[in-house]
Amino acid sequence: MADADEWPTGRLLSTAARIVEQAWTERLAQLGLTHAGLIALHLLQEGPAGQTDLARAARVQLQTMARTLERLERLGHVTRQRDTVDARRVLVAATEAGTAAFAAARAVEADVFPPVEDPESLRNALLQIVQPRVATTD
Amino acid sequence: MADADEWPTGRLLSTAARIVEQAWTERLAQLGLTHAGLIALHLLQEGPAGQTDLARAARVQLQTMARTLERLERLGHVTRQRDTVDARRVLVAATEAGTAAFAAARAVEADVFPPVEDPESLRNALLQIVQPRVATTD
DNA sequence: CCTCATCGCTCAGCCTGCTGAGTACCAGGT
DNA sequence: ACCTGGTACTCAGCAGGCTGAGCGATGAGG
Repeated sequence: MADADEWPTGRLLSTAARIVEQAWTERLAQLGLTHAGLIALHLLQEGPAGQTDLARAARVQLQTMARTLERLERLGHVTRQRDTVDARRVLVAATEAGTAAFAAARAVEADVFPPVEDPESLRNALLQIVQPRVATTD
Repeated sequence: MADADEWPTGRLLSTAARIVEQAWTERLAQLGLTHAGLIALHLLQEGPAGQTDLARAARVQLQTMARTLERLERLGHVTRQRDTVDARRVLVAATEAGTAAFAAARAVEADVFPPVEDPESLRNALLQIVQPRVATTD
């Protein structure tokens, strides 16, 4: 039972995710980034956005995204300012430093993910888990 | 880019893991258990063990496992007591309540994992990510 | 028998998820 | 003009990952 191949698939999935995330974390730390911050920065490459939009796109709660953005702001990777036309919104934009950090991270993206036999079918299976949520969340 | 099928595989993996974990969390909360606690309880079905052993079997850090066990103890699912022959070790054992809770959780295990086309090939891919770690960690 | 490296564990602290509760703002209906 | 509902966000708090530092117990070597 202590052997991984006896584990239920859900546990296997979480563990695999942690392992991959961990590998990323080590690389990103050197760039002053985190796993979560990278996603936000990625989304911001298409232009400024509100926190709620970013949270929805990243599939996390608004509160989680807000905290991540707060960190990114503290580190100078993004700016956050109240929207002038709708004072409820906070407009988030990547700074030059943020964009540069993202580009650097992007460059090492490929060699972090461990090799698997059939990457396409793995992606496919994962999409079957993730996709349904998109429909019900919208 | 906001669409999941554009995402890098690593991000897909983390997101899928979170979704599945979340589904579990909802069910487990009703049994007074958590995702992490369930794993510990599972491992303890084979008898009492030290915290380091449990951590290694669950592929988490000792500190993480210790905190999880502390919670389980607080809730009455396990007991923790100093080993009499090696006073460094803490022997952890499942209580009756813990074993009962585990059995209840086990029963709903199957219907939580979302359906995918080819579960076996997904397991296989995940094992390719998880397994290498076992060899290098031992 | 004593010393010292190693082992098992605790404490402190950070980041990412989540929930629940509360605040400020916008917009629509009366 | 005024509620009223919904939207965007903040604050507080919990659980689970991780790292780094420190401490007592063990056990092997001199």
